[in-house]
Amino acid sequence: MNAEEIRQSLEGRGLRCTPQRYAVMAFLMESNRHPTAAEIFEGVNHMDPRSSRATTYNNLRDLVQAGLVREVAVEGRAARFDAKGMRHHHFICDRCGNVEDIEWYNVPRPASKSIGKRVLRECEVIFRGLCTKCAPRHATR
Amino acid sequence: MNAEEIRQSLEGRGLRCTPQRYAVMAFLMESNRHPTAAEIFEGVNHMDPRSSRATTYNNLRDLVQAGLVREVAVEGRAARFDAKGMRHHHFICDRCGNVEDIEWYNVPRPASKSIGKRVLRECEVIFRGLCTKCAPRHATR
DNA sequence: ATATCAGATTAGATTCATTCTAAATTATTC
DNA sequence: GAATAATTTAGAATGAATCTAATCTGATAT
Repeated sequence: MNAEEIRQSLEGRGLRCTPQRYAVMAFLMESNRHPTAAEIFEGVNHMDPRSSRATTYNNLRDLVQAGLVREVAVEGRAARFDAKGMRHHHFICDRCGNVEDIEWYNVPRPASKSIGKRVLRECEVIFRGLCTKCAPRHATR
Repeated sequence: MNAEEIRQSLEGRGLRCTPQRYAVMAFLMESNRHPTAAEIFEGVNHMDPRSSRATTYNNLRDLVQAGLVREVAVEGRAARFDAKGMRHHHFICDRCGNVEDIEWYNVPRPASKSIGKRVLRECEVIFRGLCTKCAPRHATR
């Protein structure tokens, strides 16, 4: 997604494409990691020192509500964010807490009796274990 | 798990079975919901008004480290907790944010090339959609 | 080009969630 | 009962996120 696509996706959802909002979106789209709001603010503020922490939070909230960004479900104090591009699962390292993308694949749905009358929209898998940095060299699998 | 089992599981992990710690553990074990630390503190403090918020937080941290309690991966500001009993998946409602247990079933592991050299310990599924309270009466499935 | 309006930004204050601190208490062991 | 170490306490402190009122800025109309 390039600059024009970002603009179109923002305006298509009734959001103005301000430099600050664009910067948040661009930061997330080129980030493979799942940054916290503070990390996003630091990255955005590095390029434009006048930009405000509250603006970054406001923009994140608006982008999540607009469906362009998602908050990643992870444990820990700070929320983490992800631009909604290709769907993917997540891998969370038990040791260092790092969150990585894992290629999407459809998981089988659970038995109907488990789901009951709920309306299922998505099944996301959270994998846990040790990431490549934290795994021992000769891992048994 | 009854009182004696709680005591044994605490002491088996080098933790004293204090009334406050027992109360946190018991609260989580009889709670089907996934309470926040504040909700746990309120419940525990209701029964023993002298108990301290810091104690509840300290005990939650110790219980998580001891492997008796787990922090549930959800979005939002406050962490949520779950006693580790039977393994289960979670369902998060898009509308009300409620977190419910879904019976465990093993999901197929992803392709080896997706996982690479990571060491996989667990695959938890997060289901999202509308819970039974929020779903329309005649839901299409 | 100017005026108007509504969305957005700003900077610091405020709130919420969680952790820290030092003193006191309590459970365990001898 | 004494000693020791774990734990609790109550409030302070910190980190994360939100609020506020004033100001700025982009879009639109003229």
